[in-house]
Amino acid sequence: MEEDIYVEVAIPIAQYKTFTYRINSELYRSLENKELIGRRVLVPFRKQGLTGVIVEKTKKPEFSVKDVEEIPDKEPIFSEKEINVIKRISDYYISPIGMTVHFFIPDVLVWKKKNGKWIKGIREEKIYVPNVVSTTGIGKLSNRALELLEFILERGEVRRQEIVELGFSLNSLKTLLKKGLIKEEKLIFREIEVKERKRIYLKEKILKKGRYLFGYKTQEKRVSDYMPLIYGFIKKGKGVLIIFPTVRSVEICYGKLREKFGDKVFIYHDGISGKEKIKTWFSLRKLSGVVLIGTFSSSLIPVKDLGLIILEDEHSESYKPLRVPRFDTRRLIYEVSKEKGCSLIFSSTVPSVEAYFSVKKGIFKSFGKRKNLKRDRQLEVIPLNREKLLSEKLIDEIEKSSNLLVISNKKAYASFLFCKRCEEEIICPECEVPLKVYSKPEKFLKCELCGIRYEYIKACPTCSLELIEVGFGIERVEEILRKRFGENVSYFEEGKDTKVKLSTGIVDRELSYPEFEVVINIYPDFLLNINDFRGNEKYFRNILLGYTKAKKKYILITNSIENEAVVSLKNMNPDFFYDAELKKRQEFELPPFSKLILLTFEKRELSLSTVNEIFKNWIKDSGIEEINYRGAFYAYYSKMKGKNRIQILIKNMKEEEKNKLKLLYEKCYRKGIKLIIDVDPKEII
DNA sequence: AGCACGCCGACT
DNA sequence: GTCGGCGTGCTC
Repeated sequence: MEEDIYVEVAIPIAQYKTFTYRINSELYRSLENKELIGRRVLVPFRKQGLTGVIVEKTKKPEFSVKDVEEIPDKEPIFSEKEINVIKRISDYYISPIGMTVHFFIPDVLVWKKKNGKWIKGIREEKIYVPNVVSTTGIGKLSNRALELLEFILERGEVRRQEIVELGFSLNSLKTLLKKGLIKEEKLIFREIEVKERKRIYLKEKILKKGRYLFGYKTQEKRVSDYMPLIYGFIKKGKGVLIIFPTVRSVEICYGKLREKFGDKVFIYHDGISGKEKIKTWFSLRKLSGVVLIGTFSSSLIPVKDLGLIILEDEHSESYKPLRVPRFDTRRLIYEVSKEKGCSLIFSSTVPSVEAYFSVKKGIFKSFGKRKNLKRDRQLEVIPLNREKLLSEKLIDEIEKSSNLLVISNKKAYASFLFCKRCEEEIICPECEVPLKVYSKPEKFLKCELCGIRYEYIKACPTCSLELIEVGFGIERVEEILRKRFGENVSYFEEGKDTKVKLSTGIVDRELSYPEFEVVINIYPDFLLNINDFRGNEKYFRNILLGYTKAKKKYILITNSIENEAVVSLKNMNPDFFYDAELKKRQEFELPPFSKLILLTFEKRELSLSTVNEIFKNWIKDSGIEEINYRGAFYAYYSKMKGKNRIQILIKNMKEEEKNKLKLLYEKCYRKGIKLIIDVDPKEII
């Protein structure tokens, strides 16, 4: 008699473990393809059923287990190689394995059993749209549900995630759906136009196997440099994967590559339809010599004979998700290239300090010749006049140009409202941070942390003195420009052909922006003022990218003329900035000279002493002899949605001791404290 | 995480 | 009485 098979299955729940299931001999016999690792399985879980992925074979356990209910696919969705990478990433980032696996599965393949029926694609992004025109005559409704309905009516369409983020309960959402007041719809991006395939003669270029950093050229130029390279790989029957941080960039690059390589080019991101995702996913396992362009959710698609991975905009902050699994795409891609033995190119017009350091240390090679910036356009660095954001001279400058981009890094109208008598800002009662002033369509206040809106007020609620608006954002800049140029001002994204275009920045959006005759960058100094060790780097990237988009003249309005970033730009020498920044990072033991783990503890009424006690007990209980940490301290945002936020920063924890943090997580969980473990944090907030 | 379960207060 | 909000326990 054939024996039953036991497997470890990763299930999408926030637990640091897999679950054991049995595959009965009959089900196993019925499989045409007998590979088990990487298989999608439908398993009973509690009273319901979930989609899991087999990550290991195992022996019959002591405890009783349930049977795998179904194996729905003809073949595994991941090869062993992807599973190995997932395991390493899950370990490194102390991110529950099930959540990590499920992050990379197309949402249509995540099924769930409810009331005895399997529902397909439950994780597919849903949007909610109103089914009524107003809140009148809709019958009785709880306050919270009514508020939610009003919100959905106001916005027209709202993503599920936004609803949760704004602190509405999913119960209110359910109520509205049940009463037919709103409708659920699937979010599907528009189809992209693909131009006719041009006949283009390319000379193929062969890349020597290795890891490269491709920096300092604009993204547009890099993409055209990839063409002969891709051709070389395709001709050899090897696959190429290109990753971008945003869907927009993916779409633009897809269009460009389709023109050259036709149906050899595939696209994958969260916005394409479920059918398309599955088709792409499974066909890439079989096709040789194809190109896949996608967002980071395509990092683990099993592409046949992958020869090269390109990570575009390597510096991008969106490569680290803000929710579990909290991995970093750069590390993930590095692991994939190691596992699959393929070449790797990290690319950015202004590479991250870490990437620059990797080249210095010889871990990465420089791709192409390293050049200084070209001094082929005018550069003006002028100080900010706070009274008058745009001087007469500047207005004249704008008047002269017919094609001009104005960058103002900060959104909204003003930073906050301030009472001179009380010396107090108007703050969010839940989060205790100043409320931002917005001006469209009318003035209102909004908390940037919890997203709640408040009515605009003119007078101080305590002393009735008239409040003043402090700071400025892009809406203020727009107001000033409109006074002078009226209809000749628009936001770049609107796609209107006006004389003056406005933008909050072009980082991660390089491909969408053409070159402008003149670019004015108004006071990106805000980036320096936030509590973030990468502030300098962000500032440098911001000011340099502005320069690359200016054909004739670049005007930078800044008060940080002594900052290395500005000096570096003036000298047309990026290395000057990187070397100065690395020196600082070394001095303060910051990445890449140290490894950080940021722990954030969240709970209502949580105190520093409680966190200190829990942490110290954990050190004792888990037998850690040496640990270098700072804290506990209140987070930069010490309160969010009514919960206190306390942090501890661990430096250089031994790799083999990191898994002890799971114990701390469970300990906190039992005390009702939410612990966020962020390995290699991008910023400390 | 996500769900069932159970308690509690508000409102018919 | 019963509906919705919210805390907690548990998952092969």
